[in-house]
Amino acid sequence: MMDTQDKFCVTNWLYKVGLRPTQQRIELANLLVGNNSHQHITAERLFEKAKEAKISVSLATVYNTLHTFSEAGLLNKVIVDGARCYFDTRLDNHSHFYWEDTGQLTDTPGNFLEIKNLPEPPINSEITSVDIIIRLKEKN
Amino acid sequence: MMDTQDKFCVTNWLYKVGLRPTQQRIELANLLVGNNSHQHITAERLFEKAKEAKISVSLATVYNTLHTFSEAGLLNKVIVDGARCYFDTRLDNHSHFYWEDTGQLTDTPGNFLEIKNLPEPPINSEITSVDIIIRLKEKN
DNA sequence: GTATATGCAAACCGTTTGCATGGCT
DNA sequence: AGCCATGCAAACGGTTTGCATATAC
Repeated sequence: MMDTQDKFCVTNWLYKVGLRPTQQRIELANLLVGNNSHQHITAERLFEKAKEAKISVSLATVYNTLHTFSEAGLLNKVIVDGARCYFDTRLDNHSHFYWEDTGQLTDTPGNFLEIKNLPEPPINSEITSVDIIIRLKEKN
Repeated sequence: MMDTQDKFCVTNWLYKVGLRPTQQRIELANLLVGNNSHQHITAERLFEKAKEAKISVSLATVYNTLHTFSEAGLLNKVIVDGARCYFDTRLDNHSHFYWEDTGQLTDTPGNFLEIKNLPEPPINSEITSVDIIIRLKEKN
């Protein structure tokens, strides 16, 4: 029953942006936003979680789905590391801590960081995003 | 003669951080900082430039050298794109424009961008850098 | 002489792609 | 019925690695 509610919820979440609510999308969406908490996840990690949850989905579809979702504006892509690529379920503008030792990405606490004197975009260009990454390392 | 001066200069630049001034390092260093102007360059691009300049160096050494230089504090590594990795010859804290259409990385004009209310680093961690990337796309 | 840098080619790894199959409307 | 999503496996591309050779001190 809770399950049905969840599925209904993400189905709408998909419909709103014109995406077909296929089985894989619904189940991945539930893993991503089903519990109403925010997360920063990589494709590989989501694939693992899907396997743990006995969801039948291929790695290619996980990649496809994450990109489709982020192009549709349901997720934000965050690039902090040359290797991996993170997807953020929080959509508002906010900055991140990147833990270089563990590879974890978290939101910065509070939301009061602000930028003064943001430069104007050069002519014939527009700003798509302003990404702020605060890189952390363990203090010894 | 100008050439000798340049080589002497980068030799010192290397010595100061305890790096052996080998032929490849000297020549790559000249390509990087020899002309006193700042640049944002990828390993592949530097390798191309080296070939153009008839410098005998392997791609592996270009990668090695760029990492060695950045670990020694002679260059800054900038991550903006999941694929490539950029190295910045400017060492002070500054923000970047990233042109998504062309893959170019440039400094933002002026230097008056400032951050208010930077969050405190969590306990047992310290900030290694605060990276600000302003992503741009062409306006149609 | 010894430690370190270099070159080469092969391995690596996250990601993407092509194409045949399956599912949604 | 038709379009779109999925799965598989192979390709991709920037980067890294292992090891033999060459170079700096």
